[in-house]
Order: sequence, then structure tokens, then C-alpha cells
Amino acid sequence: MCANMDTDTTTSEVFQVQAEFCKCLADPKRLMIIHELRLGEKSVSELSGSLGLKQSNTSQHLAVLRNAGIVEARREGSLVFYKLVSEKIAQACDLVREVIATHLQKRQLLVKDLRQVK
Amino acid sequence: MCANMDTDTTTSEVFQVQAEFCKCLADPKRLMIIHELRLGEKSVSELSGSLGLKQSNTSQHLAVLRNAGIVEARREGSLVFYKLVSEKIAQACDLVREVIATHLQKRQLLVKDLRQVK
DNA sequence: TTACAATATTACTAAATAATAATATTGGAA
DNA sequence: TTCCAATATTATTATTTAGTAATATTGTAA
Repeated sequence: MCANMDTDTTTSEVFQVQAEFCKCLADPKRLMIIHELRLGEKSVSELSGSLGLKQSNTSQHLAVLRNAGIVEARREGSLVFYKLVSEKIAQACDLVREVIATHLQKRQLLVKDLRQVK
Repeated sequence: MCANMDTDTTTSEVFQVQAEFCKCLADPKRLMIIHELRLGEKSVSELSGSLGLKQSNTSQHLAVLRNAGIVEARREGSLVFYKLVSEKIAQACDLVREVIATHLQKRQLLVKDLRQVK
């Protein structure tokens, strides 16, 4: 590890990039889109319909994910189909949920302890 | 999977919670703090010093991480030591970086292809 | 060509976030 | 008690982000 992380451009750039990436995953609608794309590609209108989002808003979120390299688009006629670039993204989301679950469990145990203090 | 995710309160709440969690990981300074805490607990002033952050800003970021259950505090005299609640968080961060690396690699290959078109 | 459907983009507004500076709290030592 | 160091909190401002509505683009079919 670096002694002075703030003066180490390379290291702090890594965290900058990582933060940018995490921002894409920090919105419930985008997470739903990723979840929907798990089972295969879908068109914008399909996503928009199943998630109950406005068309323009769906396109905007897809653009964010596309710019981050998380999804990619394929045009077929007048439709545009989106899919996950890699299964790894979905796996990362799974892991995040697992981490959260573990945390909530710990907290639940704490609540139990709080209640048991007599 | 649910046919209508937007009308399924439980499912969308999950993504809401997940998004909140990801927001904590969506800031380079907080990622640096998490990284620093990997090797063991550190006081606020230690973190503030090694990362080159203002004291109040460090406290604020630690509060965000604390509220999310990512770090926990322990007071020892006038110092407050923070540590990661679980190693899993650090592992999740590792995985995210790995996913990013894979993506950048793919992009790099694409750049190569672009250049090779003659 | 015109008309229409699907998607993308833009302009705008509202809400959330981060940073700074200032102030408050807490604990230890004189 | 008073003073000081460490930490937390608050108020304020600037920046970023999300959503909506409107408009632009693209492709297909008549």
C-alpha cells in the first residue's frame, strides 16, 4: 500500500474510476434494468413497459449504463436491443446484495440484544 | 422473476436498499477510507492525515459509512477508531475493480480493432 | 415523398450530494 | 474548574443528478 495515497495520482485515479462505476449502480431504476437484462436482451420499449418507466427516462438510464460499458446496444429495424456486456456485472450485483444481507442480519442480532437487556 | 417489477413493492424495495448501499461506495474518498481500513482500524486523525482530507470532511464520510453499517467506531480516550464491520465489503470492492478491469480490457481490444481496420 | 413508431437527445426544474467554514461536543490534563 | 485536542455536527454554497416534457433522429411502410 502507498504511504501517501493523496499524492499518488495513480492510486487515487483508480478510486475515481471505481467511484464513477459505482455511481451507475447507485440508482434503483438502473439496478432494475440490469436485473431485467439478466435473462437476455430486451428492447427499450420492453424495458420501459415492464419497469413502468417513461421512454425518455429509460433511454437516459440506458445511456448511463452504456457509457459505463455495462450494457451494449444492437439495432434491429426500428428497435434497439440492450444486453449486459458481461455476466460479471450481474454477479457483482449479487455479491453486493449478499453483503447487504449479511449486514442487515448483524443489525438484526443487535436489535435482539437491545431488546434482551432487562 | 416478477412479471411486474414496478408493482412489486418488495422487489423494488430491494433495489432501493441496494442503490443506497452503492451510493456509499460511489465516492472516491470513501473508497480510499475503506481501502485504508483494510489493514486494521485507524483513528479519524490518522485517516484524515494519510488521505489529506479535512477533519470535518473525514468525519462526514465516516458518518455516511457508519450509517450504512460499513464501518464501526470505537472510542479510546479522546480518539475514535474506525474499522470495517466485515471483510466482505473490502472483497466486494475488489470484485468491482476486477469487473472494471475486465471491461477496460474489452474496450482496449476494441480500440485495437478500430486501429487495425485498413 | 409523407406518416408513423421507436429511440435518443435537449432544456429545464427539483432534489440530493459534497466541500468548506464555523460551531458544538467530548475527554483528558493541568 | 479551565484549557486543549479530537471528533462530530451544522449552515451554507456549489455541483451533480434525476425526472419531465418537448424535440430530434432513425427506420419502416404506405
